[in-house]
Amino acid sequence: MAGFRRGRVPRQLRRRHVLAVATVAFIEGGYAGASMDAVAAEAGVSKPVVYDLFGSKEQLFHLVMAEAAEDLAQRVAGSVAAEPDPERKLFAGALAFFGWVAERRQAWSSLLSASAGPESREVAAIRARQTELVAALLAEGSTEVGAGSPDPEQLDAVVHALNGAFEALSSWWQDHPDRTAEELATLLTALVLPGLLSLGAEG
Amino acid sequence: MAGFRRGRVPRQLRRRHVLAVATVAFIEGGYAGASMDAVAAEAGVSKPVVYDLFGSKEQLFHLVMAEAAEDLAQRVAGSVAAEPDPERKLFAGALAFFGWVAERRQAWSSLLSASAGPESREVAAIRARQTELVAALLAEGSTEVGAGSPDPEQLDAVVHALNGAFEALSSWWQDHPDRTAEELATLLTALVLPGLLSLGAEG
DNA sequence: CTGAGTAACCTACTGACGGTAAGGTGTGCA
DNA sequence: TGCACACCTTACCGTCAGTAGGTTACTCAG
Repeated sequence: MAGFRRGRVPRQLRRRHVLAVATVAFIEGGYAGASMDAVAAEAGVSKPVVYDLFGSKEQLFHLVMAEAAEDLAQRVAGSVAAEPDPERKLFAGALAFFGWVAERRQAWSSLLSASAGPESREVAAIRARQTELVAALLAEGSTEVGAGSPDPEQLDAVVHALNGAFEALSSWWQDHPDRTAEELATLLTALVLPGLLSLGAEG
Repeated sequence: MAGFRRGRVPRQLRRRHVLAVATVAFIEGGYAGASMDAVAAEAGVSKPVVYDLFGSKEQLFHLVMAEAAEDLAQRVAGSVAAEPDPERKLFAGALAFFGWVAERRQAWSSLLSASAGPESREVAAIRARQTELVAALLAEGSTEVGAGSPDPEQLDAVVHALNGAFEALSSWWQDHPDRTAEELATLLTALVLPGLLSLGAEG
């Protein structure tokens, strides 16, 4: 993997390598716990190289987060699309979400629970990606249930609340690893599905 | 207020003063944004005094968070206790929560959304305080609805999910200040009440 | 082959941070 | 008076994000 850790290397190659190293560092230590010195050293490169490639710690973190967000969003979207009715969509989406988290427990806690300081903007971005997806699904589900398109701002609020519930439950999962993704998905579905249906039925 | 900013002062007085200064600093800049040098300077004291009084930045932050957590918990508990049936309790609790947040918008975003690095333990503590309260209310509500005491671990999970929804909605509120606390409380109640009732009915 | 231009890279620094060592100073009490 | 302790200070350490300025190796025209 690291045959090119020393000496001259094309920019794009170096970039990919450093990004991979940084991803591991952020996963292991979170934003604050990862140091640019350590990333540079681990990548076999001096610090200004990292700054030339990525600009700042924040931007580097943003790239890592964006990759993760895209991965998660695609996975959830795929699972949801495979189901016919809204109820099954919700459960399938929840299951896909918790499945993704299960494969990345450490990554999840280190990355997603990082909301302080300058990196909060980046976490907000991954959240926004997820929000966008859920909003589209909810709007679709709402029209299927029979109501017209709902108040978009209220929809936005509901989506944020849902995201918060998902994230919090994932966080809780860290301390209760005996539970399965199915259990969590079932629980969350039971908690919010009735409310979502009644909200959708009104407007 | 600050007549004793210089010179010899009894320990407890100095402690209260520095704590007040630190609270403002953390509210304005969050955990990472507040520096111990700045707190010491603002309090008219040298840095080792702050460390002698509070031990570390983390512990100082913990004190500030604990005060806020206690305040919030008491406010919510009071509002909930004043209502008779579970449905009204939930709405009253939600309203009290958002009312508290409304009075401290800046504090909320700076303090509660700080979950990265070493201070995450302290945020978890304030969250735990709130969790404990909600769990007690839910358990009580569940027995009132007719079911026996529910699975405690499942209850814990539900409470965490609820807390996450509350926090996320508060965060969303920062960007949509035109909404009222009543609207948010109504929305969140509508979203989770049906699910809570059906979950409680099963056990 | 040679020299210019440039992409890749380094050493060595700055300023700010959390935290600490070691010592000075006012006050109460024998 | 002098001892003891609580209070407070200056001056430092190691680590961090980020940068200034210079050096090396590849490329390509002549």
